[in-house]
Amino acid sequence: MEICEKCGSGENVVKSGFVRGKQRLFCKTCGIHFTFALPHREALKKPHQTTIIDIAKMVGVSPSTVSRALNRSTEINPTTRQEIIRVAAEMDYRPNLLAQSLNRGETHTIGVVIPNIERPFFAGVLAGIQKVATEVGYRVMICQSNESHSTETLNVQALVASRVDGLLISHSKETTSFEHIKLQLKKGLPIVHFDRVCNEVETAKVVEEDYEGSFLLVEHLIQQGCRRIAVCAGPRELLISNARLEGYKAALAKYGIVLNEELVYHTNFKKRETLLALESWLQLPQPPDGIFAVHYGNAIEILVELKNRGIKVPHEIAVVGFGDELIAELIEPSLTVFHLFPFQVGETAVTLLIDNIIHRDSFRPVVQTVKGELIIRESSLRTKSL
Amino acid sequence: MEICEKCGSGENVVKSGFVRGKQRLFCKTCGIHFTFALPHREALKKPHQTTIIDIAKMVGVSPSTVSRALNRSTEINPTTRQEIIRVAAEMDYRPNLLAQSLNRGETHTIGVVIPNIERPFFAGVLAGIQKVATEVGYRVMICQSNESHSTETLNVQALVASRVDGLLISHSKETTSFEHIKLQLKKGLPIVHFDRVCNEVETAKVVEEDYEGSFLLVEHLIQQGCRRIAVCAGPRELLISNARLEGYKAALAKYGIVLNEELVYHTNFKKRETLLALESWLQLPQPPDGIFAVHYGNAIEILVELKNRGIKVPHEIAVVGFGDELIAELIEPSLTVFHLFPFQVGETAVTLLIDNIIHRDSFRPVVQTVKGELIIRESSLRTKSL
DNA sequence: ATATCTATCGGAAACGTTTTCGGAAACGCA
DNA sequence: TGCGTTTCCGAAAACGTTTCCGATAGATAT
Repeated sequence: MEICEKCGSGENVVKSGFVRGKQRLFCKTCGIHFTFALPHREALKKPHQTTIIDIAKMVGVSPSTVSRALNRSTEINPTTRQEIIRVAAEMDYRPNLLAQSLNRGETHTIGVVIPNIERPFFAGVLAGIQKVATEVGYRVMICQSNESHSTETLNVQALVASRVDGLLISHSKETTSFEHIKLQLKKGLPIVHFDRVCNEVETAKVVEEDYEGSFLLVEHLIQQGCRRIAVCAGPRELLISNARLEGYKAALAKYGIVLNEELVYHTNFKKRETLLALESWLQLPQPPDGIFAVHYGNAIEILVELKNRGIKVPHEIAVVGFGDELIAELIEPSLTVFHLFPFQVGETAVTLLIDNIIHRDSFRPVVQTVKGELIIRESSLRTKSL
Repeated sequence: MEICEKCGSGENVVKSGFVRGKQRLFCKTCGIHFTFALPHREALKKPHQTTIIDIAKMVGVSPSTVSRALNRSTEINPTTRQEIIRVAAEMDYRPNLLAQSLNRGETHTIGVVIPNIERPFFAGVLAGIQKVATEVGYRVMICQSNESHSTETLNVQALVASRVDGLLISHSKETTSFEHIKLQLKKGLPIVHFDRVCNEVETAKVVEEDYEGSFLLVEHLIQQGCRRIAVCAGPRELLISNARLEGYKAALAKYGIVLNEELVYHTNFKKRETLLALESWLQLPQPPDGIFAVHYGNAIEILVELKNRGIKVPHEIAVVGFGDELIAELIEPSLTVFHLFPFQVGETAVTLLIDNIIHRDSFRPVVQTVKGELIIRESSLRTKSL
């Protein structure tokens, strides 16, 4: 009853089991098996996107010629190119970036790993990255580590799996081992660090004036008459925190003030710890007359708590912080800060990275510093005139 | 001197021009041209990534079997699978997502278009999107329109070119024509709107309680004794602004307060315009005793300006706003707001989208509302007890 | 013993592009 | 006229994966 595809007759056709739910037949004449295939994949296909082959057929040339016409290759007759470009536009051709990337081995995509997109600093960095990336035709893929080392590692793996051409990363607070970075670096992936950098690996880095900014802030406090300056430092593991702590120490040293360990408190930037630090300082027989927070958020928390306790800022205790935001300007008293420029950090980081991607071998790992700016406001101004 | 590849002898070999910088030869015996090709593409190839073919060779099976073993297909012997998985792990195999996507016709990537990543609301939405997207194995590609319609269109095109599986979009202020959306929708791309949605197209949408929130805020002002309530509205084109304006009108109507057009001012959310609005109100013979800003940022600006002018908040003029942030809590007087939950907006939007992607045909365009919360603070509290 | 079935696998096409390399014709110069 | 040259184009391989379809061997049913 069933007819063999080859011999045309169905005399010697017998059943031969099921395969994938379909009846299988065997023609003893031809000695072959066969099933009746349905074009099912065809059916649920998406609407057809015009490809280079469609254009080739339409114009009457080969796909290679179309490709040559679309990328500005020299090996093509200007007349042919004109025609191909015309037809391509007419058919609304959009190159399939996946196929392109697969063939060329590059995706024109860069990966970004940041601790948290909701922190205004990183949002600013991202904006800077996006701006120059799109300008030069790169796409951006963003991941958040949420301050977790394991998530960070997974992020890196995911981005590598997506075959990004390069990586921009600011490490999580937790991260103290950098094997995931070293591994990719060894495989030849261009990587650029920013903000929370890592000195263990040879990558280009974009940093802020952590040392200089701290120095200026603390020097300013001293000039305002503070002598017992407490510091709300960050995690010991974070390079950036240490740099800021060093700036603090250097400023004290310059003015001959001895470092009092009781006034140095390492936190993980969480509010609870900040308040603990403050509490411990206020319990001292001689409380501080100035507080330097290496993170503006903690400075704000301190400001609010001091206000709640009725302690006068800046006359009893002056407060300064690192980093800036609208809130620092609007809070009362307004906060003296060392202002950072996150947008610029992003811009320089991605510029470095793309440079690294393009000049893969000749590229040298440089360290670039984005300058900041000391902004003096009420929280530290004890003298009316500056 | 040169030897033909085919006949082996070089007797009848003559030069035959240059091609791509290399000497071309012609063997008259064999009648063929040839050049001496250098393996140059080989040379600058990146370090080899293990592929499915490497594993196949190692195990001694075909690539299709390896593929079957790695994806949990049923048509494979458990023993073979074990072995293949073992070898794959040993060789540190990572599937090439580009090849996978090209073949399967899906990228497991969703595109997001937002006006500005630096606005805390959108950063929050992004965080929500990222969370659930990564949970279900989707990647996220983010673009900013910077409140420009043309950039938004380019963003959509770029994401489509990257073959995202779906699109999440909140429109720019400028956007009043939605052809770019309709086009992609017609091509079958799943799209979900959030926050700044668009009613012209049949997509799933995630909105906030714009109407309800406004109503509650204005009702609260009325209950606090305000009778001349001004509203700092958004652009007329923005649906979300209109919804908030409607809530305002409804609250007035409920309490029998006639709408005074002088007290309605449409801005584009920029500070300059906000101050212009405020100026115009204060010039009135009867200035307002309450101000409702549909965007918390403008409420802050108004608060600051009133303070500068020595006008007492809330007793001379009460101020309330839409949307929330840390700054609303910390500013003095602290700001009464209708609190939004951006993270939840992101979560629901991406959940809807992925549902849309998976159940492409059966999916119905629903509208989901993320509830907000009225938070009463000093800027509107005229009576001590609530 | 024969006919059918099941489990498992290989070959090859397909996804859409780029690039290599050779062929053919036209061209330039002696 | 004849040799070398240039220009332009096509065929085919390559990128790495999935999936279709057929092919076996052994198991089971008749």
